[in-house]
Amino acid sequence: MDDALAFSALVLALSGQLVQEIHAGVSEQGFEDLRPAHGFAFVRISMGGATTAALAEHLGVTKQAAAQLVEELVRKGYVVRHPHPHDARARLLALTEAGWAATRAADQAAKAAVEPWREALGEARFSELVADLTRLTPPGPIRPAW
Amino acid sequence: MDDALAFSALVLALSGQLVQEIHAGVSEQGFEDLRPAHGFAFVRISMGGATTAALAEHLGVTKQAAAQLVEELVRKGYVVRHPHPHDARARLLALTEAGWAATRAADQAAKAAVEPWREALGEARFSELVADLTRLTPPGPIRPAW
DNA sequence: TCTTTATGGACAAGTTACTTGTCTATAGAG
DNA sequence: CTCTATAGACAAGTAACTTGTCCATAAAGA
Repeated sequence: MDDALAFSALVLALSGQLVQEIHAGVSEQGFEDLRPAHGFAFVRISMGGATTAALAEHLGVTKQAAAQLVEELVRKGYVVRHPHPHDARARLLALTEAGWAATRAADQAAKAAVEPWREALGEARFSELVADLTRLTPPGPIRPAW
Repeated sequence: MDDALAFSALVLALSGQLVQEIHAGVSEQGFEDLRPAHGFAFVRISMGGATTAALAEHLGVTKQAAAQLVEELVRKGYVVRHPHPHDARARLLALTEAGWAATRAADQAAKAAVEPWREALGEARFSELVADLTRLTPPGPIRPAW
């Protein structure tokens, strides 16, 4: 195996294509003020119990960067900040209805982007692929940039 | 299939991890002044016949961005610009010995990053995975950022 | 040939998504 | 009831891009 780099390039090209397709799908559904990185934030916020600091850790960026991102999402109406019930310093983040709508749009776009893969591979092979990737992927922050 | 987004997240997390591991491996071998994006440039330049404009198309960025990247790589001693034999406007890009050494380091790091996957999946499943990814990945620019 | 349009690349300035650094208020540990 | 850690705000700096403009050369059409 002396084409590890080629294999890596395959994975990276695939993920790049995936990001672009999802982003394009979300934009087409009217969410033109969202960038791919926002989607990763939505994932964490929709899980519940997210503070800005927790979001920063999930995204693998500094607190300040996460705070700027949250400020932008609040300004655009996708996120609201609630007071934290047990910590007067912290603010709990939550999605607005617009935020949930954008999340649904992203899921739909992801489905559309992945569908050709399912058809190309067949149901069985695709399931194996998903299982393999699940085994391979370690827990950790999802870094939206490199 | 209502977890297309989760599947997408898997692929993205995997590729992010891959990029970080390769970058870390390359840094440890002494190439601390290279970023992941440079690797994608090396891939195109090592293919031969690359001009700055061709590199820009390969990376999916503007000519100016590619020119800045090339300027940086030349300054750091990884790339040289030769006059183009048939076009007085263009300059042919080529890797220096340092450039080739960095490419070999990246390949070695990629091998190390991928090895655990081979072990976890077994040779047969891994080969299937590579074959599947090859079928799924369309030709196109490798975009180092989103 | 001679004009017209397209392309490779340089130069300059602007934008954006981050970073580091510093500060206040509150929380939790001893 | 101090002492240290953490959530977040505020400010400034930075790096990797972008848009805009220009020149020299190439390629295409009259």
